[in-house]
Amino acid sequence: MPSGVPQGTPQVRKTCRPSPDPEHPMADPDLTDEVEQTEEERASIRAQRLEKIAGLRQDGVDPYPYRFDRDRTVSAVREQFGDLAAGEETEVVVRLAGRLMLKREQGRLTFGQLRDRSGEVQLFVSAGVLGAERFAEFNHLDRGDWVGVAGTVMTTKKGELSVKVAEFELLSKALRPLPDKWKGLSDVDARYRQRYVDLTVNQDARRVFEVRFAAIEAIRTALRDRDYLEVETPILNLQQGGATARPFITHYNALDMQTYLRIALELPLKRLLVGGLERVFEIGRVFRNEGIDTRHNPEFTMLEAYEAFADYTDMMDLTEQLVAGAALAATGSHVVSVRGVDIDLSPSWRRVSMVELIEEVLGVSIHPSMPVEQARAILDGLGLPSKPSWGAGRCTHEVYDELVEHTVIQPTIVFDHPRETSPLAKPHRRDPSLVERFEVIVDGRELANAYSELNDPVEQLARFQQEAALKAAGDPEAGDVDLDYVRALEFGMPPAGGLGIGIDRLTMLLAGVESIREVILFPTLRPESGLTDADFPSV
RNA sequence: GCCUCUGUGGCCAAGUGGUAAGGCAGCGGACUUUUAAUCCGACGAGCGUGGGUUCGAUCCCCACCGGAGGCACCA
Repeated sequence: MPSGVPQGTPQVRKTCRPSPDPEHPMADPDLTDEVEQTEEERASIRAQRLEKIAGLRQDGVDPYPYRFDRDRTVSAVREQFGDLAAGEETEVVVRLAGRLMLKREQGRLTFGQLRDRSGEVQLFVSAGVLGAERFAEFNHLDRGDWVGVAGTVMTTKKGELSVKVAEFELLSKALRPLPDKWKGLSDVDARYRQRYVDLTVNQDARRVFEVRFAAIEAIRTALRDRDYLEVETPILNLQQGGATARPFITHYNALDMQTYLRIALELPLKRLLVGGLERVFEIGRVFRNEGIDTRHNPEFTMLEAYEAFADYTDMMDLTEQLVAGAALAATGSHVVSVRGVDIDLSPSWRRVSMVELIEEVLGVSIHPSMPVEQARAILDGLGLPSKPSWGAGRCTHEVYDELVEHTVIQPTIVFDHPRETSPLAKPHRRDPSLVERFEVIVDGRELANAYSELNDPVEQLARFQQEAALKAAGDPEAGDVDLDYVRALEFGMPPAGGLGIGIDRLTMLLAGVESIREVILFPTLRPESGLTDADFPSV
């Protein structure tokens, strides 16, 4: 037996099934099922691989060894030898490790594709080089196995850069086969649940996360270059606040207290401004107990940055620089293409006030300072429903949200929001019906949100109390009165600008994908049904 | 939460009210420059789960489970 595969396949499960009904021995459906099940199991790739592993162990080969001395990556080989002419052979020995993605056996010659995180290179495996026995052992490797190789760099007749394998070692045996080598894995459910497979076979999946990590790194570096301090604040909170959203509620046994997962980073970061840290940011996960769709995942990543002595105009400049820098780092360009439209993220972006933009797009004059009846009449005229509780500010925001925002494609800073709909921002220095706030709109969607930060403790307490009243009245999105935060403000918080950017949505924009799940490695899914111990028979 | 669509062997994918194409992978064989290698051969699923209708269902109906898109809500 050349491969040393043990003979005598066990009779799977046969003995542990209930006996057939003695009354109807020939008609027992269970028995039929069982025979077929057994045959399927015996024929399964997984069962064959388990036997292969047993055979390797019998031959003294560890299918899961401990380490391998790689001396370079595939991309390093490509950089060094990329211009080698067709048919060249070098004396340079390289040691590479990666996953065997493809194998083409051809008699006494086998071609493989080895992939590491940097790229793929062909393996040229010759019986003449390895000897018949080692050559046969190479051919017993399976697509999907991790292998280490040593060999010389060469090119084939057709110019394909290859490593002529002189030695190889199995580094980890794959029990399950990779998806179709050409069609890949396209079932979205499987792609998200088994992201490890998705990342293995779908180059585009890997690309999206390279974009994501490059964007985050660029933002982090840019903020540190501006003397920002990166901090970490609690995820587990005893109070709900910092945004209007429904939280996840959990329980902390040691204190026997209800706790919340954070819905924003804002309040602890601004405490740090009180403490004199002056420039702080956090890139962190926040959690909102809301639905899932193409733009929402219950846990997502926010950047929040706060800068003392700055106001929202400074944050406008900062936002432009951060986003443009992230785009350049992640894609090599300031221009991204979204559904065939080029979007230019290079500074400076258009800046327009909310009321001016409404006027421009709809030809309608509405302002938070106008009488409520007048504002409501405008909504009626536009066919928008309104609620009796809304003031003119809420009406203005509604018009903007429903009819204006989605028309803005190129990056635009929309500033001066109604005070009524912005409870956390500082009142506008010239117009009490407004606050100093802006949002960045790109491709019809909000990408960033920023304020001149409210630092008046008396005003802040009043707003908290309003929220708490709403919460008491049953609004699950309303927050608590954070008295410690008010106390902090009473010690004095310097004037400051604050900025929030949704990292997931930024990544979607830069990577050109339409679903937030594409930019989250393990998006929230319902539990997988039907996966049990029985799916992992030991044969 | 609601609406629409969807779920076929490890992966991709046809299909019909009459008892499951094909491809890839895997298995056996041939082949020392292939690139989704090629060629030959043998094998593998009763069609998400549970009911119902029917002489008979993968295909029709109901419920449930998973997924996608849309709506509502929000970043």
